[in-house]
Amino acid sequence: MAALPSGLLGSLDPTSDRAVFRQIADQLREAIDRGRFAEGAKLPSEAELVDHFGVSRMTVRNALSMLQSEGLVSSEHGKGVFVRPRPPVRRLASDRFARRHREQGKSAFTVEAEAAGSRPEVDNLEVKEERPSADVSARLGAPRRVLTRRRRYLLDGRPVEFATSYLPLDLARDTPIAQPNPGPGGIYARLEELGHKLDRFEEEIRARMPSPQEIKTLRLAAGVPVIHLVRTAYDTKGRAVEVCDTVMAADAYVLSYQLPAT
Amino acid sequence: MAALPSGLLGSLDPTSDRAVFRQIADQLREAIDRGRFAEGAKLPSEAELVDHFGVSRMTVRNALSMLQSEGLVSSEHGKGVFVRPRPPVRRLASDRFARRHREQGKSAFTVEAEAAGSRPEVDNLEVKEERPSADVSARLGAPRRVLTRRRRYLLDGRPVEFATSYLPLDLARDTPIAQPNPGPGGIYARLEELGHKLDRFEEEIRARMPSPQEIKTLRLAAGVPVIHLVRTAYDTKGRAVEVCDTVMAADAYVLSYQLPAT
DNA sequence: GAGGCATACTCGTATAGACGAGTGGGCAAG
DNA sequence: CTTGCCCACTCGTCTATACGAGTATGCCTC
Repeated sequence: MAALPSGLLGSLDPTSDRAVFRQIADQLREAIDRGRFAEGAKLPSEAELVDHFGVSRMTVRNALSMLQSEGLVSSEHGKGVFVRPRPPVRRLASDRFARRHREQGKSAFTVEAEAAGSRPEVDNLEVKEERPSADVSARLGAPRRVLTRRRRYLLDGRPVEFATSYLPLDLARDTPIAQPNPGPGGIYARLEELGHKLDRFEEEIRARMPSPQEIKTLRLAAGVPVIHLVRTAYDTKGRAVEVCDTVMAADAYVLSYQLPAT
Repeated sequence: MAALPSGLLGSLDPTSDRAVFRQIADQLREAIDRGRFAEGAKLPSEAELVDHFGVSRMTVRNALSMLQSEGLVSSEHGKGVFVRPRPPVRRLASDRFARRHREQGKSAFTVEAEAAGSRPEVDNLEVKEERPSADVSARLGAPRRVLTRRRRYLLDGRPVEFATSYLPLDLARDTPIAQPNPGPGGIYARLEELGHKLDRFEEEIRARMPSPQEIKTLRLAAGVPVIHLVRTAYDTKGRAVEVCDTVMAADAYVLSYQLPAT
């Protein structure tokens, strides 16, 4: 067991009333913040920290699990504990649904990802007819049944977003919208062709910790929240024609909105 | 030690390869989701769970800490572990800075909170002149110095938001903006009086886990992320006249935006 | 040289025990 | 009746130990 490089970490203050595991977490956090451990770098192993601080392993693990739930580090079984690298972020601009972005054959996600130099993928595509949940039903004006389109988006093999669109069935049945691939410009282009000229979108944004299911689907590390975005699309008659429910890995996104000062 | 009410929780599957503490967490999570433990209700004590499942206390604590970092429960020293109640949410609409909301004497926060039946407070007000951080400097067009206005917002005694405004010093010095209370309509009204007619806002939204400092300032429970919002205000000449950096308790907010379909 | 195995290192899971500290209720003394 | 103390119950912190399971490396065999 190699000793820790001296100077990297200090020692404990036994007179402090701050719990030992908190002191250890503090020191590691500060070392990371100061760049003494770079992004992706491996922290000292649990055994090394046990030796260095002269505490039991559970105390060290307690400190590490604290940093983990802060999203600062992540552990890999058999390898070690690593400073969590900040993944490239995807910037969502508020004009991303503007008609001018809807011309080309590819989906908005694909075009934008390729422009940013990433390899986009869409997966788990699923189109079904269902009874709407209470929330979706209220937003869509209480249709009896809805068409749901689920899909997962990945960048360079990493899942970043999981989305479900809901459309009133009377509007979408037997149209290209009910096809797995709705064609160039996506379902918004198809909606307009069907006479539902889009007028405005409303987006609601929440942030929270992911459910176990979401952790699996988005392969989230500990300490990564999700952004939950619900978008409702209205046509010019004021009818809600689509609700899109999206759960995004929060470490992969920045949302950007332009607001007029009116 | 009273036995657990039977039927509330099941037993473990020793043949499963799912870790025991995960099975315990699963059962508790499901019981909470099904409403067997209501919001604010007390879970069985650690000792009761130890007896019920026949495991050691650390295993039970491991399960509970999992639920805690999911934001499902929170523990109170000396009292027990409780299902975390969902606090009332504050809805931020995208027209909240519209001029028509700027007429009255009170701040937007105060008016809106009272309308929602909450008791608003603003605290830790601090006005200073500083050198801008690299990020703020870039957004404001590299001013040498900035006026910073910090404040914390509370609803019914609970901190929900911590905000810092940055304004170019040449623009704000010796104006009402540099006063603790800038007067009716807030600093946006004052900016317009000074000839900086506001044209548009840009908002950038991220979500992440809070730093230890933010946990203290916002008195956040474990498993509650923060929403980090950075707003830049531009006047009609295209100049950035204010950057407002806001950190919000994610469990207290829903952001809502209206987007034209253009 | 290629493949496979042993081994040492990593973190993951679990046990058993000890003491500290915050909370609340009951009981006893005034 | 009120005050104050004690005690039981709660979670918080920490130690010591054990074994399992994933990973990487180097050596040995073929």
